[in-house]
Amino acid sequence: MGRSPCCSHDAGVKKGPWTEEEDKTLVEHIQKRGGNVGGWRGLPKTAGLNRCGKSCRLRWTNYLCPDIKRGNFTEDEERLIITLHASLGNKWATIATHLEGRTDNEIKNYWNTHIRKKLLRMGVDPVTHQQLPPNQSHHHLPEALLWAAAAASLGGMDTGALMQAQLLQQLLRTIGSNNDATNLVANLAAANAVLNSSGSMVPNLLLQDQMNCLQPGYLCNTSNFAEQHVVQQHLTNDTSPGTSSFAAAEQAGQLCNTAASFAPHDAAPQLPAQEFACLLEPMTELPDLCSLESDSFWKEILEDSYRL
DNA sequence: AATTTGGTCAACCGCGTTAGC
DNA sequence: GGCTAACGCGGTTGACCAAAT
Repeated sequence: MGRSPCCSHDAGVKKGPWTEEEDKTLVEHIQKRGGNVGGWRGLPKTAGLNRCGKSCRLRWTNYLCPDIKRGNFTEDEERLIITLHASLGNKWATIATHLEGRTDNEIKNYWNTHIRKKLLRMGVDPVTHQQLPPNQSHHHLPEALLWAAAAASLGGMDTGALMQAQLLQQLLRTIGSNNDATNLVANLAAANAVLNSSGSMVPNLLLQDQMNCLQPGYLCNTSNFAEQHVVQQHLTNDTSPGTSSFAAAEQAGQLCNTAASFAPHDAAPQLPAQEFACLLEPMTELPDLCSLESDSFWKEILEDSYRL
């Protein structure tokens, strides 16, 4: 014979929201045992709770556990979630292990209610992290604008950096079995091979004087999640040879806000697509990814991924 | 002021995995 | 090794609240 039946099959076990009294009983019981739960199945009986063990575990791990950090997600946490989701998918429990004090349930909820919608607004598929085809994009904006908006929202990266990130994600998936951070350069070289074989090209961002011809007022929109300090960080720490300067990040941010102001639901007048076409520079080749190895931002992302 | 709509998040459900027998 | 229940995870639901109409 196997184990005895699960308590959840018991009739009369209470369901629904927990009362303060129940919370107190559960916390006191677990604390009395020095945080050692033992088995969840037997806990309700010994603690004197008319609840399923499963319900007790959920209440403790998602709400009552003292290690849980409450409050809004920070910009850094949001970026980390996006980065981890790009390589792990909906592995919320695994993602949660990389965010101290956050539960899988909390991250999952935050993803579904905030991040997912933001990505969709920017025309980025929240499942694949790839740009949506124009007919599936919410805004039908020119490709370069969508890239720039997504890039700005991912923390002030420019368009080229975002494309590199996505290619990097693909690379990390393929080298997932190779858990060795010392091969960083070798794997970046492999990424170069991928880039070269795919003939990847990125559009240049707009020049500053070209930006000036756009309408004023787009800087006030804060719907994107590129916090100013992240951009400032680029200004002070920008040693990344693979990305352009702070000016480019700022332009990307401006583009993001511009994109928002041209959203169909917005009252702002829409510019015809050809107005944007004249603003785009000819395509340029991606830089050598090996050069990114010296950049702390990229190095961190790579090494984090190796640790997963 | 009443009703509708949309957002948030705690909690439940069901399934795959793990582990006891 | 096969069966079975416990556990853990991801998907989904529904209560609650605030904003919009």
